[in-house]
Amino acid sequence: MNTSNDQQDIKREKILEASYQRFLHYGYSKTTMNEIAGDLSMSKALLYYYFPDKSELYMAVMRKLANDYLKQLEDKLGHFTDLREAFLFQVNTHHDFIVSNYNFFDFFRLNEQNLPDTIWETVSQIRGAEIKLLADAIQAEVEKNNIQPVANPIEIVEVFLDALHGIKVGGSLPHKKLNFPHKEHLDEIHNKRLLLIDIFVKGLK
Amino acid sequence: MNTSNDQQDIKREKILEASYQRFLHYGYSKTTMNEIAGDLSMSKALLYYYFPDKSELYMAVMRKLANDYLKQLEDKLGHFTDLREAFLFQVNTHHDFIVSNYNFFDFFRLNEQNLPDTIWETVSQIRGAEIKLLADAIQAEVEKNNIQPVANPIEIVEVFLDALHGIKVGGSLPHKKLNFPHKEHLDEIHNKRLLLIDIFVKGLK
DNA sequence: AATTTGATAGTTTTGTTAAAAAAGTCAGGA
DNA sequence: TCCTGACTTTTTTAACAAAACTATCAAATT
Repeated sequence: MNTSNDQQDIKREKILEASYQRFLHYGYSKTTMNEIAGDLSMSKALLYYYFPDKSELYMAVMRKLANDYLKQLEDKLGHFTDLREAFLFQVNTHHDFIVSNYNFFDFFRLNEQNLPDTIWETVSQIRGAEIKLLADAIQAEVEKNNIQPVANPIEIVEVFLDALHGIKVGGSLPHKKLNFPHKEHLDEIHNKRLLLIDIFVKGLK
Repeated sequence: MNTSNDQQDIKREKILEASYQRFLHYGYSKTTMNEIAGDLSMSKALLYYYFPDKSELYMAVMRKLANDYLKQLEDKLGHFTDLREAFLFQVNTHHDFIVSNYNFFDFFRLNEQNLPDTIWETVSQIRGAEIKLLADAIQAEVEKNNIQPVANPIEIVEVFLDALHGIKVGGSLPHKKLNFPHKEHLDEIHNKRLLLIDIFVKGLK
């Protein structure tokens, strides 16, 4: 209907795409608004016409990525044949999500406290979707009498997700830098998580 | 035999005790050698007569604490009636260890990279003892045919310990500061870990 | 000879300031 | 309504001096 809005949305998308590339390669703090504007051959002021500030721009990109991830989870919700399949799907999808956007999240390594508080809404949203997916799967198995009844599926899933995040590399020689994992370690961590799934799912039977 | 050495050891112990109190209350970086010397009514130079530098002094205190903890684990090694008891003992003992020395470890929160590398030897030693305790318990249960055989008990224990460390607070509202837990959260975390034990041990049956 | 200290040297942390870089604003043009 | 150049404000960086602290050592004490 509103051509003007369509045009706006297209340009907004272009900005998001260019910003994503910059953030993915250089991270938040090493990306300047001038560079993004330069990539698009537009003035920096125009960026501020479409987005209130740098943080909100970053957040908008982040929300787009999150929505893709959320969609993957929602599409599968309730379509699992057993518990193990559900847990495997969650862990694999999450792994792919992190691997393909690894550098985009590099601000997590530093103490970048200057990011907007609204980022935690998105993080919560993602965690909520993950919890829902797995808690539903547990509930379904309980109703099918495949596993014994549990008092609080959500509590169990929260412990499981926390446990997943605890999996690190370097068993015998703990690393000094205990910040989030290096890219080359992601596969090793992924494999350990698969082992955790084996035991955990069996423990719910 | 050597009275001189006995006297040295006594004084060394006194220094360790005074240092422990300071480190426990104020942490590594907020404790000065002058203050420790003042507490003992001795000159700062004398501290350097007994310990080569501040890092080594801190490490000596740390080793003393670690030895107490290791002793608790070793005393119980191989004296468990079932797997659950072993895992519970490990988690409870660890919890008590952290709670009673909480402020001593506060340098972990900051990026205190200026601590001696030898600290990681002690950390490794502790982790090694934890792994041994639990892996032995698993092995014993396997031999008693209480649980099914496992290919690699150590690998399983490592995943378990990592999972334990991943347990955090604030399921719905993730905290900005994702550093190590606040003192008031330790009990909540402890309870979640007990839940993890329930499921994990059952998964090994 | 072993133990202890005051004085002092060397290093790290902290605070200050100026310059540079980047974020963010705005009056006005198309 | 969309867009820009010029401008203001805020943040980062670098340089440097002052303060605090670590570490050393010759000399004194036991």
